[in-house]
Amino acid sequence: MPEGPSIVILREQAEGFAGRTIRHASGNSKEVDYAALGGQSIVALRSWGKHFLIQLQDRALRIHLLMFGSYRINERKDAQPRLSLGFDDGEEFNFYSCSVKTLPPDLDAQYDWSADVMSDQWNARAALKKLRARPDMLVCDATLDQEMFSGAGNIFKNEVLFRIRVHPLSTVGALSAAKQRELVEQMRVYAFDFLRWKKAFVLKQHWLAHTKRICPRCDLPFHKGYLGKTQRRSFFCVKCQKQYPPAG
DNA sequence: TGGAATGTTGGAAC
DNA sequence: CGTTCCAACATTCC
Repeated sequence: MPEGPSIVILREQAEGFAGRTIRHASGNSKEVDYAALGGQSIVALRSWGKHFLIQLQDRALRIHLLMFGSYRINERKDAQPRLSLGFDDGEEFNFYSCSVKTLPPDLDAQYDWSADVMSDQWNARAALKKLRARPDMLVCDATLDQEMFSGAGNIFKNEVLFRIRVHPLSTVGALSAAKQRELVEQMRVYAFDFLRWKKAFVLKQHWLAHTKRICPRCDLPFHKGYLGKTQRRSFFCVKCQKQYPPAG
């Protein structure tokens, strides 16, 4: 379900709840004081990377869908909701198998919006600076770092590294300044490609590397490995994606 | 059909 | 005390 663009879609689908008053809250999360939510209005619905944020009057709720989380608007799944918000006229907003945390209400004080690859406030220069501050980091880990590229996930990693022809085991500091810039730029470009394709239900069709077995550029087999500190699966072409510095 | 996956956290281990 | 590792969580798909 969730990389940043999917959370933007969630936020857009949930827009109608902004300004509404919660009449009843329930769920199986231990992190939520359900009784305290009733009567509070939704001040804003926001997102930061993979975080979906429900700002109320005296607190905010942070929903993270992790790998398997899901939600329904004015519908229910055949499962116990982690969080269920009920509104007038029988409308409801349900979340399943996700992580819910309660936060103080002032989200601007808690989030650096400029790190979110989906945000209007995205700051490529700041991301580049954070990237360059970590020269020993592998690019397969950097592309998943939520402080640098909030909202980027494993699909981003594989697709962007393939696009910019960089091997996942390259170190950040070994990339040229131009390659580092290209990496930051393409994370943002791919974010909106992902969003557009996801909305059109054609995201997978556009994968060039992620889950693929053959390189679409040279027809050689892709390599697959669980690389870096993150140990997430990487798909890459050793001919088309250069390793910096050269291995060996 | 068992295993793996668009992810993160918290606590143990070192 | 910092870091690193690993289990845990939980759903869907092949």
